[in-house]
Amino acid sequence: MENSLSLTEENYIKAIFQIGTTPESNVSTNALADSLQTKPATVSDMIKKLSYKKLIFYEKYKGVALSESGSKEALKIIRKHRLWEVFLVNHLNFKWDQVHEIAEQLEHIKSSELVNRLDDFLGNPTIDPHGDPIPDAKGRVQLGPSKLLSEMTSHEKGIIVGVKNEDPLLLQHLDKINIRLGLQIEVTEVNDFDQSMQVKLPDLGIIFLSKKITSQILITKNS
Amino acid sequence: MENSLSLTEENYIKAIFQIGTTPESNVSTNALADSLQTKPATVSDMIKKLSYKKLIFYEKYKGVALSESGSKEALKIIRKHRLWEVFLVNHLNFKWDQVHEIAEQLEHIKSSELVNRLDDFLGNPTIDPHGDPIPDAKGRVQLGPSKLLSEMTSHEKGIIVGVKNEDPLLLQHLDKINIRLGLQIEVTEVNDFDQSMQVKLPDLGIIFLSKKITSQILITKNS
DNA sequence: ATTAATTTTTAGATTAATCTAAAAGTTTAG
DNA sequence: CTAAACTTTTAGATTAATCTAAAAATTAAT
Repeated sequence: MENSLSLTEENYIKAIFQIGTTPESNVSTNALADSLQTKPATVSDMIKKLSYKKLIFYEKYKGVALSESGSKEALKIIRKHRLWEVFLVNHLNFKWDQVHEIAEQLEHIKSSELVNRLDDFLGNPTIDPHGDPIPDAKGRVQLGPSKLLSEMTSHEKGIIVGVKNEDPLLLQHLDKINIRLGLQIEVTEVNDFDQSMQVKLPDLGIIFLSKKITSQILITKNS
Repeated sequence: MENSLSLTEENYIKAIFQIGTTPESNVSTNALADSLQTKPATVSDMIKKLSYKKLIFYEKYKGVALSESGSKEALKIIRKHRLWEVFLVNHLNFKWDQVHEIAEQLEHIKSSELVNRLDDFLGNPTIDPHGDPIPDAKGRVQLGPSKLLSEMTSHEKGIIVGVKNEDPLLLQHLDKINIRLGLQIEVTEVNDFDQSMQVKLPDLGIIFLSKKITSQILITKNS
């Protein structure tokens, strides 16, 4: 029962999970190669290996999807990644734009005892510093319904609940313009030409946001 | 300046540091193979690589010793190992016999920012849960003078300040007989034949300890 | 529906870390 | 001081993860 995945295997499983499969389309070799900064030939080889280990479903030229056990592994890794991010921000005073890279390493530490104790130590948080939901010990995720700010129309209101992307440059920019999770936001104007927006934030008044930014910000769906 | 060591290289550097060199004798290929649970031929190869990178001094058939930069690397790894052990014991409620293996993984996480913030979070501890000194950010270690319990003679007193070895079985045994760091100890009798001892501990009265155990326990040298 | 473009796979090498077996060097014991 | 014992190194393979180049399959375009 030498069950444990290599670091590389874990990264493939996570990437497949994050690119995401839909009933219609599996994850393609090229998409994986892009995401993992490697070459399609390399991906092709690794796919065979993961398929042999029954972590993914695979048919030649048809792309891949995670199996039950593959999903379980992915959720375990994501759980660790997000819990460590909470630790780094809440207890070591890192900023939300500084934690992704470190969590990329910490997510591979193997010890379920450690993860579960860390979870308790942190107070069993349900979201990470970017608003992403943290799977529980059994791999269950509870994600509140959300939509992109870019999908909202004039006069709609909501609360900022997450950021789609952990790019430090995006996060630093949001810091600079004082956008953070939990803020109430109201769309005051949408420009048809470039989909840029004007939005109202408490205290900060009205600010201008490009489509590039509004398409990264998640807002509560209800209300 | 691709400076960063591989996991394997780090493990070699740490093992060389821990086996320890004296002016008279370097660390031998076989000793390293033993310590790293690998074969002498493998060690021989890796030695060439580390030597090429100027992390160790090496002459064929003469064993190795760490260079200045090698020692620095070793101390960085040991600092991380011991700080994480403090975290695991003090904040996640692990026992001292459960943390070594997890710290063996955590010690390889690369981010000096992380280590230094962890150090501050922990209150800049100077010893780990086994009494081993924690190097500071500059690699300086302050170790109080100590000796082995097995080197003491009848009627000598001292305070238990450390355990030489992190073997869980040893540590669990010490737990069972209520021996822990900080206790005052007095040697009441030494048996010449097998070097076993009787010692007096506060509250616990007099207990019997085999040489195998007394040779793993560190006692203050002064007083 | 062919052809062109794109995607994916295969074939064949490469690198790091490892191994076994054998050769070479060093130490130790009579 | 030689010969046996031990240690260390070399030689040659192996495995995992990667690459480039080329072949095969699929998809898209005229």
